[in-house]
Amino acid sequence: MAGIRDVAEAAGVSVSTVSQVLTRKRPVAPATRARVEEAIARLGYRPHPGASQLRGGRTGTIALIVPSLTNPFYPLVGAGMQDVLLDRDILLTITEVGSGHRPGTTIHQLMSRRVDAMVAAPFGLTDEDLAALQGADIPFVLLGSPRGGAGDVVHTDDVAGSREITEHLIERGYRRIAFIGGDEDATPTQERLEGYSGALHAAGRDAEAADVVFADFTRQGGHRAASELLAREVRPDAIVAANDLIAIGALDAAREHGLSVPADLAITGYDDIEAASLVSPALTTIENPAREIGRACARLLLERLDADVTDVTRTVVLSHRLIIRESA
Amino acid sequence: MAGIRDVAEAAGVSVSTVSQVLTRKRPVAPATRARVEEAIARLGYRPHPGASQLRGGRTGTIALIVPSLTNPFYPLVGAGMQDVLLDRDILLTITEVGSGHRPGTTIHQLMSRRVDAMVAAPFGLTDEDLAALQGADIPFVLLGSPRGGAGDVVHTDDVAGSREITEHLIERGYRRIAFIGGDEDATPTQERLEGYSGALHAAGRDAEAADVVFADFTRQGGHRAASELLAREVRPDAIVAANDLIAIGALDAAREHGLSVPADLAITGYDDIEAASLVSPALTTIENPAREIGRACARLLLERLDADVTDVTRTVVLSHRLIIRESA
DNA sequence: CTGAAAGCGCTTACAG
DNA sequence: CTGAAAGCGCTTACAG
Repeated sequence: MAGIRDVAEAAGVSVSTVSQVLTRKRPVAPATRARVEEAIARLGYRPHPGASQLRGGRTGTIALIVPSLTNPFYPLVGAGMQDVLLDRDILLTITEVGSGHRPGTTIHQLMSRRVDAMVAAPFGLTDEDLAALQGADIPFVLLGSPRGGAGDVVHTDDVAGSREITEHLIERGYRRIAFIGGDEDATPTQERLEGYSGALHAAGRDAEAADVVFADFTRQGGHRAASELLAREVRPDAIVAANDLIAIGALDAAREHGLSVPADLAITGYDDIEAASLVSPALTTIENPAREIGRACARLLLERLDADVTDVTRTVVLSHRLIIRESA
Repeated sequence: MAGIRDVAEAAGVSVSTVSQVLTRKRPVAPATRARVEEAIARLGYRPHPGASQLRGGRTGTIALIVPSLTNPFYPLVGAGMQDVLLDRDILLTITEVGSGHRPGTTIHQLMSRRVDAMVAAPFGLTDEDLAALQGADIPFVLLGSPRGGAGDVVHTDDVAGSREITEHLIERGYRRIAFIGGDEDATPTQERLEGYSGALHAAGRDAEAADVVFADFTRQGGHRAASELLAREVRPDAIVAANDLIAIGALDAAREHGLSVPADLAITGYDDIEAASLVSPALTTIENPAREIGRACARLLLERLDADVTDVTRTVVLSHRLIIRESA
């Protein structure tokens, strides 16, 4: 494997000059540059990432930290990031940090030395984790609502989205509208709950505490929570689920209870993952543009890495959209 | 940020000794080890991955290279790997290498220096890419059929799976059974095609060339290919799709043509991704145990990293299973 | 515009 | 069982 020294020798220049050609951190005479580039190509030279990193250079890697690989929303965000990273010879790394996996801090300390920049979904991370991430002093995008502090943010307006879908239910005449959240302390749960409560409140009815239950953001969680709701003496005629996976689980439960959707029970989702249009009845949901979110994150990061932006913190809010299908 | 020198000082030992405690490559007196470990904990020391890597150590990272992040099969494989990697403080990195993205060789040269081991789906990679991967001289698992050479392999018997599902169609009395492949040169396409042809042949009828078409492994690809098939003068009464995504696209096409599934047209998938049970009618398909595949890959890799295995090449074949639902 | 030299934080012979 | 020293392959002052 050719090293920088081999290249320098082949091009008849010093090691420093080769490095300058690579990092573009100071001017190099065009003729010299050409000779070096030729040598690099001829020898198939590739910088050793560990060495550059050690000496203070970059790793050429950007990380995406997600709470789940099984929720297709997150891989799609990754695909969006790839869309913009591909031209730049930057590697995207996706890591799952499930709640209760390994101590968050550990992984973030690791990450902070292996990557040039990262985007993380805050959900599942503790405040300390977040502080560590932000303290890592590398470009950083938060995927989701701003939560205490620094860093760029890309998100959609979950409160508004949830309000809209709840209003849709109210307009359709549903009387007793329940809410199934994901993990209770997760920001998406909180915000979507807020939108739901807000819509009810604006319609002159208040959310009954009993009508709000929490699960986790999975199909199984939704199934469990919906089953509980449907087993009650007086049961809801509509369910606002905090994401599509939960809604699909609720659909499972409705089927088991012999309920027809949306006649006996309306169910709405959130995110519009591909499965939302595949289930029967197809889900009425809020489109959460995962791929676009990924693209926006990557662009923000690149701008920081290119030092086009320095101090200002940017918040990008992408639009959501109510998608009315069959389930409500 | 504390370095190894700080730890050595705090524990009153030499830098080498701290390193030995960390790498466990030579014995350390229990008392010394305890002092060092205490110092590490107290200072919150974490080895700098770049430095270890440079000096010949490991990066503590394992890579999973997949052709697509939007096909949920691959993220699930990643989740399976996480299942076994979590206890070991090893980072999993998932990278998408779409066909026609960047030159495969580039990414593999990169990967080969950033990770301790990797598993790659061969599909989308050229022979040179594979050779580079295998030449990288790090533990390596191929996700899918053995293809020219070295390295451990984890796969399912796609030929058999495809044969079984085609036989199922034959038994149900379908007369003209077409096949929609993914990318034509991809191994899964070839093997599933082989199973399909084999089943027809065994039943005394041979696959007509016209009944075999190729798309890519996406819903859109399946939709396009199925539309073509269904627009013909004499059209198939059954379609064997090379994966679930293609089958779902075929379902879309059938709906557009006003065809009832499975009465007018049977459709089968492959993989049993979650969406397979969500579509209507639910897909008859072959279960391809993605999560288990991921687990097996990770175990194989760890055994090599732990030097429990050295020379022998292992091939793990996981069982598949015909799942009969509504679509065929 | 270019080069010689120091040093990033580790691991690993080498010596005891 | 432990330590002193060399060196992995780069980048970056420093000097010209």
